[in-house]
Amino acid sequence: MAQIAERAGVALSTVSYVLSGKRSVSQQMRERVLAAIEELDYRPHGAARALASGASHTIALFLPSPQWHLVPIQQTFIAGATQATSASDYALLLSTAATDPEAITQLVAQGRADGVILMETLHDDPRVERLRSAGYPFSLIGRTNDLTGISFVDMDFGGAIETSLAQLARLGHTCVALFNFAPELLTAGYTAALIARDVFETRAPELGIRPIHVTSSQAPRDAFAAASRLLSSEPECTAAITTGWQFTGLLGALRAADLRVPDEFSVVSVIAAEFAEMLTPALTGVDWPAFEAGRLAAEMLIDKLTGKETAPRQHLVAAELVVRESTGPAPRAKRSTTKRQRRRAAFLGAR
Amino acid sequence: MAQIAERAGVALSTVSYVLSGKRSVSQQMRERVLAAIEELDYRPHGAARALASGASHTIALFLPSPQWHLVPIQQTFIAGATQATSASDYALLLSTAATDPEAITQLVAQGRADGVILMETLHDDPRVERLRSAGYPFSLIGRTNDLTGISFVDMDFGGAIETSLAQLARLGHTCVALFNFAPELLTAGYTAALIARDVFETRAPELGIRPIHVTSSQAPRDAFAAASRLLSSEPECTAAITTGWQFTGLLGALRAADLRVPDEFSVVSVIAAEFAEMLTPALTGVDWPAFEAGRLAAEMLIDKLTGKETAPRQHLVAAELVVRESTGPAPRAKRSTTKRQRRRAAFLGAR
DNA sequence: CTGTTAGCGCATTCAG
DNA sequence: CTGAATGCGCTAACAG
Repeated sequence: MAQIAERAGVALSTVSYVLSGKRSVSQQMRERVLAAIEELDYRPHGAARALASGASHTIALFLPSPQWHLVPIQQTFIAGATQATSASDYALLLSTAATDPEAITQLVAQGRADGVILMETLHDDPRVERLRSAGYPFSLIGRTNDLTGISFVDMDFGGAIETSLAQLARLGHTCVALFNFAPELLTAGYTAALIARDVFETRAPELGIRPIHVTSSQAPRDAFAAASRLLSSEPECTAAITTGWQFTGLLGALRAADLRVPDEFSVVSVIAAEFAEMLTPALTGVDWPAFEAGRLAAEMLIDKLTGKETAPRQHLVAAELVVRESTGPAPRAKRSTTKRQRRRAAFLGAR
Repeated sequence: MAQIAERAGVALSTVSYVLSGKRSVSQQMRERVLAAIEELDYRPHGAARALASGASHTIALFLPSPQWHLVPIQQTFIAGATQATSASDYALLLSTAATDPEAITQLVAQGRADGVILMETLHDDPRVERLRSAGYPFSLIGRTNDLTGISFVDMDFGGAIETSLAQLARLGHTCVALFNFAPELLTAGYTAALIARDVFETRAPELGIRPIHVTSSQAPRDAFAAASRLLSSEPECTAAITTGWQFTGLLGALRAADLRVPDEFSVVSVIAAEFAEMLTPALTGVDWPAFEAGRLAAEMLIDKLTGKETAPRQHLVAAELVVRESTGPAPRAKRSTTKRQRRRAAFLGAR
């Protein structure tokens, strides 16, 4: 920077002000400075800038669980967040260790990041408490108990369940299962899982549907086992909603039980649009605009950091039910228990 | 830091050396310093450290194409890289703008990152040239023309194609199509695509197989169109290998043409294990350990940065052919052209 | 093994 | 509107 100043024949500070624009500089000087910058191929040093200004121009995103790579939808958040940060000339720092509030605040305390994006939020989330009490800026992909003063973006999970239930009711189903997230997540108080359960259990009866609440991880193995149990113990159940990738295991179990989709059993799933596209056969389900959500969460945080935020922004992303050809909910077909199916059920039950 | 030096009754530098371990410190002093750090809840400032030491302790990963979020396999790299960086107490910076060599070197020039991981490498990659000539440390997920002195991790794409071909030959197929990456990628010189084509076209004849090289993006729409064209113009073709997610469109086209998998048509696909698991029905294919690859690429780069590297490490990840139940290659069934199928073919050809 | 000191590259205050 | 001076918090010589 000193070299530039010398070459342009101005003071060091003038170069700084040309770069930051925090003070008006005469046209002549500015041009001379910019020319010198060009000629010497000068690049301001990030760390020095961060040290002097006290801001790292970086936001951090914490990946959820250790096995998070099994949950593709969340990866799409990252894509969205990356786009937003790059567009705003911010940097995006990725980190693991999501559950430890200490590790999270430390990043900001160390000056490595100016703010944080959290995902997989809990109803009572210690990380949120910690960030709030430390006064560190953050935004959420998800919701918590107390949302006062918090900027978040979340999918309208309740609405998605309602829409799905309504669709299934319209088709004549009278007993529907919800494949909710893993039991550990419910126990931990994962907000999305709680909302799904509540809406499911209160809304279903109003639609004349008997609700069966099932919890299962998104791993095909788990969902397969849970689905097998359900199919043998609840022959009345003719449809299911899954909160995520549990449908893979479910579809496997349905095949094993000789139940055809959608003729004999309807499946609706909540999933990111990008992945829904990839599936064969196409799946009827609720599209979760994960990329958008990631983008929004990052933008909200950056707005807060740059002081562009007036009030907390709270985005509830509406989910859209997309009925696709192959596995869409079908006109209700009472599950006929053929000999073959009964044998199958007995086999499953005996294991 | 001055405060804890004072509180511990030692010099400022001693605190620094306790923290960095770059000089041996007596047990007594160390304990006093650590105690003071604990009591005052002190955290070293990242930017200051970076400025003084000249190293940001950060590595950057560039996301590929703008629509990269459509290619889930690459997202798994990120998960792996994140784990490795977090484990080594490094930070992972995510950024877009992968094709611009200028933007990439700039990050290092600005001191925001100490090194770079590139993916989607080209046969002649300007980014690699730039990084090499600038002397910036980097590692690749993928390969380039000239690999001297370069650390990379890549899947053995050639081996994967060979294995797949051998399997199909064993089943009796005599005409196989390769759904390679999009034509633009081949034109650009995307290494993986070039290797796939070369191995496919040289190896197939040796196995008594007529090779048909098809290029298609991984988008279901594109692959569907390409597959439809293939099915109507090449009735002898009874199997296909896809380099990625083209199988979704392909399976759709097969269904539309009334060809059952695997009885009438065999499909083998190269895909990350995590996603293969998610599919219903399960797909026979080559598992690409993307998480491992991302982890390795990050580790190699960090080793290089910390001087732990003696010679460039070059990892060719072996691909494993996993034959899964539902869509595995089937005993060869000559494609019988029933009336229905011919009608279908005519319909497709006429569009 | 420990203490002293001079910067790292920039932002910013203050005097002109 | 401009320029000189100070310090952000830490590392790494150098000197004991």
